[in-house]
Parts: sequence; C-alpha cells; structure tokens
Amino acid sequence: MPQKITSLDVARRAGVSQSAVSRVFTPGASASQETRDKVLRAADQLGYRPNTLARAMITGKSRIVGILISYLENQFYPMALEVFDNAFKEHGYHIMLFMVGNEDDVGAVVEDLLSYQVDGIITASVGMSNEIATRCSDAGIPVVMFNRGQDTGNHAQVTSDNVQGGRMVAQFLAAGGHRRIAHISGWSGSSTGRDRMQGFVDGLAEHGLEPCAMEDGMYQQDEATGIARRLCSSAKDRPDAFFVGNDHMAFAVMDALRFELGLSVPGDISVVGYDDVPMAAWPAYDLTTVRQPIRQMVRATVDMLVSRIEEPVGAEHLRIPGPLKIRGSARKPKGFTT
Amino acid sequence: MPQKITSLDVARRAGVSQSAVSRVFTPGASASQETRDKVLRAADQLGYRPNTLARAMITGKSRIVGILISYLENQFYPMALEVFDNAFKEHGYHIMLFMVGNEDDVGAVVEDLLSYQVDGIITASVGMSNEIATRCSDAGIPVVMFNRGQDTGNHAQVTSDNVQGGRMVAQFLAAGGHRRIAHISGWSGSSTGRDRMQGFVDGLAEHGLEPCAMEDGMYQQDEATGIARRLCSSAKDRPDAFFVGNDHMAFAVMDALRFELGLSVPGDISVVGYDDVPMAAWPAYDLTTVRQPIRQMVRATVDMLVSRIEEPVGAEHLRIPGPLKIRGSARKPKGFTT
DNA sequence: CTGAAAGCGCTAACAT
DNA sequence: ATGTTAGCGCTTTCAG
Repeated sequence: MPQKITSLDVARRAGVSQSAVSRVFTPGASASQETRDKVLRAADQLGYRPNTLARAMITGKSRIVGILISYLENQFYPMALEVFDNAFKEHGYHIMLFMVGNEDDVGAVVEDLLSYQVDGIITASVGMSNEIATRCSDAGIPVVMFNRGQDTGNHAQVTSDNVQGGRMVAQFLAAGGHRRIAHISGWSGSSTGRDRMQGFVDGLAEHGLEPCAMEDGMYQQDEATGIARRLCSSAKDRPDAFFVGNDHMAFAVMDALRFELGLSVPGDISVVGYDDVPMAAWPAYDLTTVRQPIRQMVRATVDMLVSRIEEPVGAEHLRIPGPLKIRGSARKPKGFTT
Repeated sequence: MPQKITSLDVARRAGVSQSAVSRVFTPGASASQETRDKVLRAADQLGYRPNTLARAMITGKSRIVGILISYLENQFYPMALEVFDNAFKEHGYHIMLFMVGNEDDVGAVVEDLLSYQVDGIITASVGMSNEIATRCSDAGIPVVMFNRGQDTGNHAQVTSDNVQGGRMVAQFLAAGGHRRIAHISGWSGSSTGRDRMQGFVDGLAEHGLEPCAMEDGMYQQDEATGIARRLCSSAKDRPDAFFVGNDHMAFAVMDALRFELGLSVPGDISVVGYDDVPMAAWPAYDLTTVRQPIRQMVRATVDMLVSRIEEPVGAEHLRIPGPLKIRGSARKPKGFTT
C-alpha cells in the first residue's frame, strides 16, 4: 500500500514550490513551459494525482452531481443513466447515484446530497422530486428535473413534448379506424402522465371521439395489466385500442392480452406505448410508440444543469419533440403520415 | 443562496468550542449530554450539516465507492445497481458511477477513481477489469470483482457457481431428450462465459453427449442472433436446443428463431438462458434459465468490499449457487428434478 | 469532558 | 512567472 503522494512531494522532487505544482495542475494557470515540464516529469515518476476532495474544499466545487432515480426496472432510466454519465464526463463532472424509493425518507437524501457538497442535482422519475428539488434549491444547489415536470414551474426541467406526443397517438389511432380507444395513463400525479393524457384526449376530440376508458396505470406493470384485464373482461364492449402511458407498461399489457386473454395484437386490439426504449423494437413486441429523444433530452438536461452551476439563472422548461415510431403493434391507417 | 454553515457557526451559537461540535457529530465521540443538547439545538436552528469532504480529508476515508459498469442494456446490471445502492447505503457509503466502455481509456478511469479518493471499487462486467483492478489494488484501494472472475486469482471476486449452472442446464437438456444441443456462449474472454461453457460440456459428457456447436456470442445480441441464424440455416441438421450464455442474448435468439425463422420455441427448438432477469418471467419469453441470486451476490460483494476497506485482507473468491428456473422455453423432461 | 492548536492537500491572493 | 502565506471545514492529539 503505497503512501499518498502529495503536491509537496512533487514540488520537492521537481525543485519548485508547492504552488507551482498546483498551478501546473490547475486549468486556468500560469506556468512557464520549463516549470511545467519539470513538474510533469516529477509527478509522473511519483505517480501523483491531485486530490479532488482537497481541491473541492477550497474552490467550493466538488464536481460531483447527484442523480436521483427511483427505479431502474423501466429500461428508459438505465439508458438515460448511460447517457448522463457520458455527457457529464465531457464537462468534467462525476455522478453520485441516489436510488430514492417513493416511500423513502426525503430528508435523509437531502442531507446526503448536501453533506457531499454536490454541485448540482438531476431528479429523474422521482415521485416526490418536488420536495427534494425545493429543499435543494433553497440550499443553493441547482436542480434540473429530467422527464418530470411540475406545474408550479419553479424548477428547471426537461421533458419531451408529451402533450404533442399524446395527440399524435390519438390521431394515429383515430385515422386507423379505431373507435373504442382506452387509455392506461402514466401516473396522474406526474406531469408526464397528465400531459400525455391531455394531448391524447384533445387529439381524439379533434376527430369527434373520446376515450372509452381512462385509468391510472401508475407506471406500474401490475397496475396496467390489472386494468387491461378488467377492460377486456366482456368481449363485446372491449376496447379496440390501448394507448398505454409508457412502454414498460405496454409490454405487460401486450403480454396480458396475448397470453392471458388469447387476443391478437394488433388483430383484435392495437397497442401503442410511449418512450421507444430499445425493447420496443424487439420482434416479440414490435411496439408502435412515441419516441422520447433520450440523447437530446439528456444532453439538454446536462447543459442546463452545468450552466446553472456556473451561474444561477431562472427556471426554464425545455420541451423536446419526438416522433411517433410506427411498428406492428397497432393497425396502420393507409397512407398515414405524422 | 444561503451561505454555508460551518461547525464554527454552530459552536458560537451553542457557546462551545468548535471541537465540541465536531465531537457531537463524530460517531465515536465523547461529549456530555448537556453539550450534546446545546450543539444539536444550535445545529438544527442553523441548518448545519457536516461537510463530508472536509471530514474525508482528515480521516482519509471518503465513504465513496466507485462502481464500474460497462453497459446497462442487459437488465442484470441495472438490477444489480439498485441492490448495490441499498446495500452500500446501509454501510454509510455512497456510489460514484463510472460507465466504462470496453474501448475506453483505462488510465483515465483509474485517474478519476484515485483523484476522488474512493475507498473501494466494484467492477461489474468490465472487459478490462483486470487491469483496472490491478492498478487500483497497487494504489492501495480494495477492489472486488462482481460477476466476473479472473484466472490468476489475485483479486477478490463474487460470482455465482457458473460451472455448476452450466452443468445443470446440460443435465436438464439431456434429460429432456435433446440430442443436438448448441451453445452460444458468453464472452470466452470472461471467466463467467468460460465457466458456464465448461460446466455445460462436462454435464453433457456425463450423458455421453457433446455439443453440436459452440460459438462465442460475446454477450452481444447481434452476435448471438447471427450465430443462431447460421446454425439453423439448414433444416435437417439444425440444433434441437440452444443453451445461451445469458438471458439478454437468449431473448434475441428466441426472437430470431420465432420471428425470422418461423420456428416454434420450444416446439422446434428449446432455449435456455442464464441470469433469470425479471424479463425472463414475462410471458412473451417465459424463459427457462439459471438464476443468478443477485441479491445474495450483491450483498456478499458489498460485505467483502467493506471488510477489505476496514482492514485489507487477501483475495477470496465466493461462488454462490443458484437454481435452474424451469419455465416454458425448453421442453421439460418428465419428473425432472435438479 | 472540553478547549486550544495543529494540520489533511490544495488553491488563491499577495508579494516579489 | 514564481514563492510565500493564508486558509477551506473538519478531526484529532494534547493539555488542562
């Protein structure tokens, strides 16, 4: 176990002052090429790395961002996490992960976040993100909410254009000749869930239609399958299409329809999801769904957070549109274009 | 933006010394109940939180562990990550995430790990984990490899019993009357891939059989489907069963078999996977697979790392057995028991 | 049990 | 451009 090498060790070996070493390793520094060379050589020989924590103490910037996620079972979030890591890496930040169950102690999480001096926070898919966001904002830490808005608009947020997405689904389904269209919504306590629903209802209305049923799937597979089962219990007034609030639930609904109820998708019932996670393209589901442009969304989120770390600015809400990705799980209108 | 509250602020307000405040917030401290009360009250009023980074500097312990993961698309890893977070939380550690692509610069990752003074490292599913592990070990940072061993056994590692798992699959398939059994293996550069293969080959041999084909699927879906396609190109000498190196690839193989080749699983071909990720239980796949006891594995990994952080000890390799989970993707022998 | 004092490793004025 | 000097906020001897 080699003892820790400090900048002082390097300084001595290079025959310069300790602050010279610091300057060489500090981005906006001023050091002659000669000093630079000596220091770098000595550092290399000794295997020196600057201690980020010590640097953080004095600069007041830890270059750590906290990412709060509530569950990783929905493939959308692991995918986002990968992109977050890459995007933050480019800005020189590292990610500290906080899994926050919806029943967890918000206070404890906030304590941890603060005590680690994170420079900023991303909340992704957290039920109580508002409370955490508010408390952290109050403590002076920038927060950006990813894929979850809030209505009283005090926080920065990035979402896709969920209203527009819902509307596209409605138009697609209506144009496909469906007439009994049900919606198993995302959690109605979330803006994403509500926006998709709203756009969907509006879109149907434009065709003189309204949903034959709307229920809250809570973004949970078992909730969604329960609803699907119930809605399909009587053969004659069963829906001819489901718009499901995200892909994760849509997969479960398709499975229930096909394997429990013996129905054909899309023969008997069309199913449309939301997100376009990689699995949606797998042949077993081949799910028609609204694409959330995850890369763009994550990039925008990171840019927004980083700029707010550098200089605090007001809240903003970015809405990034995504296309409807038409596959085989829903009957296609002839010559339909979005 | 409220200014930072330090222990000195608390001390002044409580009318005690700064070190008294420190003692109250340091686990193994000595402070009278009276001091304690005064300090706690003042801290509460001021909204004081100890600065973990400052503490880390002096104690030399950051209470941060680095987790290195190469990809999150295989559901096994997000699931593991969730459990890791919970388990480490119980020990008072927090996770810094490092996504390490197999082509990434190992050196840079090691730099980051070291500069953040992480107390320990978990490598999960990283191709070059050996090199990283070695370099970090050399720097005095404990490393535990999760779900990936290495042969020159110098590092601590936790895996499931992959040899035994492979053997169980062989016995199950042989007992099911399959005679042309192919193996699309996990990456043969990984111990998990090789061990499963080895156990499988041994298991078949016990029944006087040998695989009709063995190819390296690299843990990648497109590799695996390519192999499956090729192996099934001629109808008469096609395999009657596939043992696939993990569930992630197995799903892709099943899709290719069913939707590209128009074959029935398990009617024409049986498929068995490895991991038992949640999706394996979904009706669309209903995959027979070897369960990796992920919770136990993660717990063991965390315990091992934490104990090595507290006092460095030699390498050990823990192998946790998991059962064969029999579902519908493979023909069942009559009265088969594992 | 408690306060005073000495740093942990580093950056940021401040001089030179 | 470089060295000297203060600390960042905290834990830990060391006296008392």
